[in-house]
Amino acid sequence: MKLATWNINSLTVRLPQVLDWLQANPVDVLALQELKMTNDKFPADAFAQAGYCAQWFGQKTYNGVALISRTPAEQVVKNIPGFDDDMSRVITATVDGVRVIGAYFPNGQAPGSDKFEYKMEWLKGLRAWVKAELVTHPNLVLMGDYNITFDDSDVWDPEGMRDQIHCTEEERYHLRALIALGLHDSYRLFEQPTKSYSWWDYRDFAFRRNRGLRIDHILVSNALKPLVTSCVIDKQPRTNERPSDHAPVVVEITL
DNA sequence: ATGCCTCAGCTCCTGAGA
Repeated sequence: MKLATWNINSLTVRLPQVLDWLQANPVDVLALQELKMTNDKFPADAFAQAGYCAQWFGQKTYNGVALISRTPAEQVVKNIPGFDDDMSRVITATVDGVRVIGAYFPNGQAPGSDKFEYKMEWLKGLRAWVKAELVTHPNLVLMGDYNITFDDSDVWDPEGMRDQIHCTEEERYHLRALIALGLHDSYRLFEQPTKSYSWWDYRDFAFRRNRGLRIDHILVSNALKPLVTSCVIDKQPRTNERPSDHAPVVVEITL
């Protein structure tokens, strides 16, 4: 089973690239973030023609998440039960016996800002949700755009970005708290190239200079950890014309 | 440079992203 996550920064703009990528990379589940479209605009027919089912949770202008899957997704839950939120950031479903949570974590803007406080509250809500889901679903994958780096190895300029957004101790505390629930960063289960990132700023030729951050993650539960056989970041779509600023991350699990 | 790109929208500027 292959699962992937990709922040596509507008599905309206990127749909052809997503379909091309799925054809070249026929994963079983693809979690998308930043659809930036209302529910009525979601191109379900295009995915169906490509042989994929879809569950989506859109929003006007911002956010929006979807789960694209070969087999139908079941027990679908949108956003975090018990956490009141007017943004569409989380979609959860069971696919082929695996509980899959696709999430678009808040950006946070800057430490001390209202948006940073919202990010902290959202992270607490997400942790409670994941903790509850793990009780009934030992086979669980939490993937998406986390907007948080684990440590300096995920940052192109650790000194310059110290305590900046995506790199603060408060954000990393919450990321470690997710890990402490019994989850594992599938990317670091394997030897990886140094300076591996999943996002590069559109400005200043950041991709060409490899000035990036690793902020898109696939966390797997204790039960799945021994079954993970690979995890890679696919930089190819970032070389497309009009690319997303994020690259897909792909994990393979032998169920 | 409180900017540089990119995208959406009450679109010819602004807010947000990260």
